[in-house]
Amino acid sequence: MKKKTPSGTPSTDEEVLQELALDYPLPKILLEYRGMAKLKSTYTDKLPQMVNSRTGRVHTSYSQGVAVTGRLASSDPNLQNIPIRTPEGRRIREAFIAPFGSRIVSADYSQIELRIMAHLSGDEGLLRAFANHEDIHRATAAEVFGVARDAVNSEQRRYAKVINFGLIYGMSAFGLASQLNIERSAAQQYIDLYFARYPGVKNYMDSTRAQAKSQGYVETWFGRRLWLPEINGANGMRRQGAERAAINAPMQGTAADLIKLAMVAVQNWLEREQLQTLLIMQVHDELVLEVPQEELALVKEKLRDLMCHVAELKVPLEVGLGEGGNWDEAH
DNA sequence: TTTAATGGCGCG
DNA sequence: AAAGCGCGCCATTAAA
Repeated sequence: MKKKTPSGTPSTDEEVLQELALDYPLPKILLEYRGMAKLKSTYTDKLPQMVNSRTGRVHTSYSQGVAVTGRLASSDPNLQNIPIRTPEGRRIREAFIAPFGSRIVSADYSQIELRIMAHLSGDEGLLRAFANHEDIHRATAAEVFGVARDAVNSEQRRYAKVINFGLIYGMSAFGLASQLNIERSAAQQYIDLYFARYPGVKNYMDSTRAQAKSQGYVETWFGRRLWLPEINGANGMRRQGAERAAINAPMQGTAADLIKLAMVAVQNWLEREQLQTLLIMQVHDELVLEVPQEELALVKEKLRDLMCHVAELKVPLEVGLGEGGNWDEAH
């Protein structure tokens, strides 16, 4: 048995099935079935039923007070989990189209949580990398593996990417080891090396944990708090969960604060200028707009400007802009 | 028929 | 003993 679920039964999740697929033919078939069944039940069967008969569109609902980090949550239908990672899934995203005469514009913040980690920690190396508009995973790989940036190979960059994301989530050496399929001691060495190269991040992580334990909450850059009642609790598993949440919440939460400020700025500008462009969706670090052809150039330019300068952090904010006849093309 | 728990998986 | 944050929704199962 590879792994158990929280209730103690054998897990059959994707990770387990991928492993079993090395030895048996069935798991691969089951994975393919699961993938297709997911797309059919959640998206292709469901979304057409949710088209509003008056407007001919699907309309999501956004909740302000659900996610503890301050993110919005989308439901009925959830438009924040429309597939994008596989070719089959992307075909569902292609169904989100602009009306005749308009285009879909997508604007997403680049590496927003890592930039916030740089800002909150004040780490000089990380700040410098973003100031110089570097590929952050490549820069991290160069530091951790001790090579020049243009000597970083694809595996080293992949490792660095997993480390960077892991840091944001409060991942342990155990988690990093299983993610990279390496020894735990090797994973610990990478983490030690990372913190040696980015001491400001190390210091930030330590003080965030300490603050959570002494005050019982952590804050975003704008001062919004997440209370962590279990941070000093007796239940070890829950306490460790609270510690990871304490690490993650300031970064995820500050990102949520920033994009909400951006949404207000964008909508205010559209109204002030009496434009026909519509802000139609938010997906955590991305805004999606429906833009008439004649407003395209103006909106794309101003959108980037508003999003980049919604707050002045110690790092530049960068925005990726895409445009297309449908949501998939806009990426 | 509804509600709740569970396992699983789509997204950032 | 677990081990990576935040969501919503699906099918299944059991119970109300």
